[in-house]
Amino acid sequence: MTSHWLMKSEPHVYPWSQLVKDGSTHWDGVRNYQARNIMRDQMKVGDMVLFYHSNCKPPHVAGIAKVCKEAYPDFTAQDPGSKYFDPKATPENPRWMMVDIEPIMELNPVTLPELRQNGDLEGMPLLMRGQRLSVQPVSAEHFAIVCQIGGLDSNSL
DNA sequence: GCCAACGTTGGC
DNA sequence: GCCAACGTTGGC
Repeated sequence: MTSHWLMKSEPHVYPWSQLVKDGSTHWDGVRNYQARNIMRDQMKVGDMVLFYHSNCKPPHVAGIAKVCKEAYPDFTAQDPGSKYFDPKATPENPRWMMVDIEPIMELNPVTLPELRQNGDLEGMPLLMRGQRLSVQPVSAEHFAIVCQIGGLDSNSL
């Protein structure tokens, strides 16, 4: 059984269009234990991902991606030249993990106000007060609704 | 640019 | 192990 997730990216850092260009990407730079644990323990190849653009106007879901590689050490944590460098990360204890994702389908942007306005999305973690996790779970039902708003029948995926 | 919410750090 | 100080996220 595949699971569904939402991953946040700031479009000026790594936009959906770049993921399409790259064909796939390693999701480096997550430095939050809860988000790391989700990637490390729960995300499986084939899981579906809502690719969310945060910190822009308006914030929105930009497309559908898929997990194409399961968790492995985030090497940027061990690279002193990286802005994600963490001196506590070592080869023996890499501390931070990442997964790879690949783009599946672009959506008509589904904005945050649209999401908030849809009563069937009540309880979606993204919409909860104070929610900041950059990797978070999405129910199959909510995933399907977001796809539908974005003009995609998720059954066709 | 403001600030609420939340996570992390480090002194004790 | 408590908690104050600080840093970050991210919507507005």
